[in-house]
Amino acid sequence: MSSPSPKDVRVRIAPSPTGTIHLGLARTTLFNWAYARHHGGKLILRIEDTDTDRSIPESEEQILEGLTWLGTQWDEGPGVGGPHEPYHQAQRVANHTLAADKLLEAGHAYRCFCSRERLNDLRTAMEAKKETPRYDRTCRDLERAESDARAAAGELFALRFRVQPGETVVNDLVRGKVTFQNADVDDWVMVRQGGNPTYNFVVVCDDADMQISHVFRGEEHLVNTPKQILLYQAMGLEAPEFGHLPLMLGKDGKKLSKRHGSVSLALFREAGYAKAATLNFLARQGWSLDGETEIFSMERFVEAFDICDVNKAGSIFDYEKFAWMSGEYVRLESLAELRENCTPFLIASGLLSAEQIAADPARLEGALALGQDRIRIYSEMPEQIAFLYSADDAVEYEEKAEANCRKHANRIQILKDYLAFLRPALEGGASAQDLRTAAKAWVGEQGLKFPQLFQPLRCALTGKAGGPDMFDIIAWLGTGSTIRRIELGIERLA
RNA sequence: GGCCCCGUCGUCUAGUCUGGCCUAGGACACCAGGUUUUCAUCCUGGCGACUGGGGUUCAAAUCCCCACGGGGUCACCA
Repeated sequence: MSSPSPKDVRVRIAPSPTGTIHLGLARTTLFNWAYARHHGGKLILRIEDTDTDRSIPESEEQILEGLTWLGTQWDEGPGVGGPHEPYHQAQRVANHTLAADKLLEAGHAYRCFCSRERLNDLRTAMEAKKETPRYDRTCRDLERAESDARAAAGELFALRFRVQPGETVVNDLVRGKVTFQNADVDDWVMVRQGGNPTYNFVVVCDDADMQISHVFRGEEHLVNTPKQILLYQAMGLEAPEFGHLPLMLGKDGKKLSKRHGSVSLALFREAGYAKAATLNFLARQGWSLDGETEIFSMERFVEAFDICDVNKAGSIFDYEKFAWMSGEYVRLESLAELRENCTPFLIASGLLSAEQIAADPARLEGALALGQDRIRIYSEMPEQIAFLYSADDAVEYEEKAEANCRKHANRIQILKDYLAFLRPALEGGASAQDLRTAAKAWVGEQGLKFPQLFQPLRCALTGKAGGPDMFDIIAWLGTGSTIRRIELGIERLA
């Protein structure tokens, strides 16, 4: 179990509104959320919109909607408010400016009058010499009076952090002690020319203001951490605890990104992965319950989750296993749940209209029951049950199904004979089980093998080579459709 | 290239902190059987890993060192 923190647990997620929810953000959110819930703490959502050029207006809306769908409800942030408003970074610039002034005053920051052009040249030159590009600290030792005068004269400047010699240790809850030499830390820009603060600066200001106790984020941020710790120290504040989550990787072992295909949470929703499976699978990225149990609820996850148990190594995202897990959850659903989850896909596919579904939900559930074991994601349901809803005279015969029938020379006679045998039973209201038993007995009496009857029968009724139990299908289709389809089969398979 | 992180089956992982119970367990995928009228589900079995090398120790996947491999990051992006 985690050592209980002396202060209240307050974790946060800080997405920038530059797109939709990436799988990485979803996992980071889930872990933060679980940690907060486990410790009775709070999850704060803060929108990192300092880069006005890259921010996309609809993006925030999509992020909020996506997180709401996931069910990782935040306790403070956009939509719910909280004691540390505003929760948009861009609206907190007054605080940032104040903090920047203090840092400048105290000598922890200095004005840099270097032009973008000079900086670019510098970087190119250093790269050419195969050195790590970094600021050469030209303005670091400018006299304060000169600096003030040039600023007063209207000269443009950025504000840089003055990194002092020494070393900085990150006590990472996932990775243990990580030590950085301050000599390797650049005098990074805190405030851009023009007054816009940068990420590394505002993230510290805001985390401090919002009394964030633990920062759990992707490993790509590990190298930023010394900068941030140094800043906390300069501001005379205690830094939060850090925990850097292992990266989620693509097939090639590199950080999951757009070029790997589906990395947007929305895409998986649209494809119809079960939500509970999505949560469950995300929880298994870099964490496991006990090494045995794959399927577990969020309640169990929250109960068992501890940041110390998170893996250090990155994990390749296994789409195949994700689909398997979705199937596991699909099979666990009640028919009412399945109907609700499949409805959008049935409508989108054009198989059924909302009106048709509303008119007879029980009938639909009967159809869904036939498909439940055969799909992994909801979007597969329409094609799975389409044959049930097709017009009797428009059942599409798959090539393989028809070929199976044509192997049996006497298929037509068998179908005719069986129809004659079936008709009275059907009209007498026999159950699926009765029909099944009777059919098997009939096949024996006729001296036939099962495929001789069942392959032509399946083709006539469904047009497919495989599928649900024949007699469940007959029961669902009803007497009229069943007879009609067999009659048509007798013609079409001749 | 500098700095930092990581390294158990093809993949996700248990085991590593607290060395022995590990001839390394589970899951996905794959293969083979079983069940079924068929497909799927389900059940059984199989395949399959401690990156390498040195130490320390009675004993190392577990501790130490080195090598190798992979990744992250080096912006007035976040």
